[in-house]
Amino acid sequence: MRPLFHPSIEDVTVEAILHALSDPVRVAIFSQIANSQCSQRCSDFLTVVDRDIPKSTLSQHFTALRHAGLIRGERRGVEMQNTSRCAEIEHRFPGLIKAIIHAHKIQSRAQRPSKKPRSGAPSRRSARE
Amino acid sequence: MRPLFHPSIEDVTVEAILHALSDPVRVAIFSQIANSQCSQRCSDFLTVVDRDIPKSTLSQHFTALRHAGLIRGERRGVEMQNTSRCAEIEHRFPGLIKAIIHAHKIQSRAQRPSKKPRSGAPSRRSARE
DNA sequence: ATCTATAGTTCTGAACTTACGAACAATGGA
DNA sequence: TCCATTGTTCGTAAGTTCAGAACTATAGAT
Repeated sequence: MRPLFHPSIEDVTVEAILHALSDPVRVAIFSQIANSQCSQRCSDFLTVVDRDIPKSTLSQHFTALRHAGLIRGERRGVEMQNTSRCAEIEHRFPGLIKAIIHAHKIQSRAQRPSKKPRSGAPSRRSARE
Repeated sequence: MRPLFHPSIEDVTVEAILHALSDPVRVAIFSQIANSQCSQRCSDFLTVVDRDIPKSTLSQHFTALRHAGLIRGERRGVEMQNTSRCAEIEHRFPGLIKAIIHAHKIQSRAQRPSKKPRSGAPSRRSARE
């Protein structure tokens, strides 16, 4: 099995971080990993933001988060231990993660009762000019 | 000509903001608009981050920034006056824009002499696992 | 040792997004 | 009226994402 790729902290870019966190499923996953003290398995997120995520898709999301430098993954037997790289990122880009997670909390608090229309990169083509 | 669409501030989402700013051309445009006191024309950005952007592409970038709620555009005769919506966004998501722009400065300072490999949403498929 | 269940990954095609050239529309000035 | 300038739209090629099916790796049971 291929070893897991993790960028070294100097290779982590703001663009990659923002891109990774511009998806509602991925921010949800990341926030929970960042919040919890202990590491989390991938399959803990088969249901997230009120919908079921197919596991192949989940796997891609975790790869995206890893490649963006947001989380660290370690295989432990049959499962995966995911931990956040918040501390490193905070050192390189002070305040960034905190601001994003905070903004997210504000937003989900506000929209609690409504249903979300679709994804993070909203279909621009559908609602024109 | 179609009137310009601007989301009202409550409809602005973190996801859309992050997505819009996960592109190096768009952050560059947005930072400059946010920094300058006076409004900026689209065509002031035909060259940005050391490359020439075709104007059809530029137009799409401005549309993306507008739809994300990051800028406001107003047609003035043949040209467009673009201003940032920082104040409104700061009110809704305190600290978010500041942290992102700051992180960006840190990054471009560090990578000044090297050339950037590619775009914000990095070709994941090319550098695997 | 083999079988089985579980956790994640890879492959593949369809759907969606993005970039950019070419043609277009709107405005202001000669 | 004609022309230059600024920005938009359209069409197509390239790239990205999603999700089902098939697969791999490990742990535990028999």
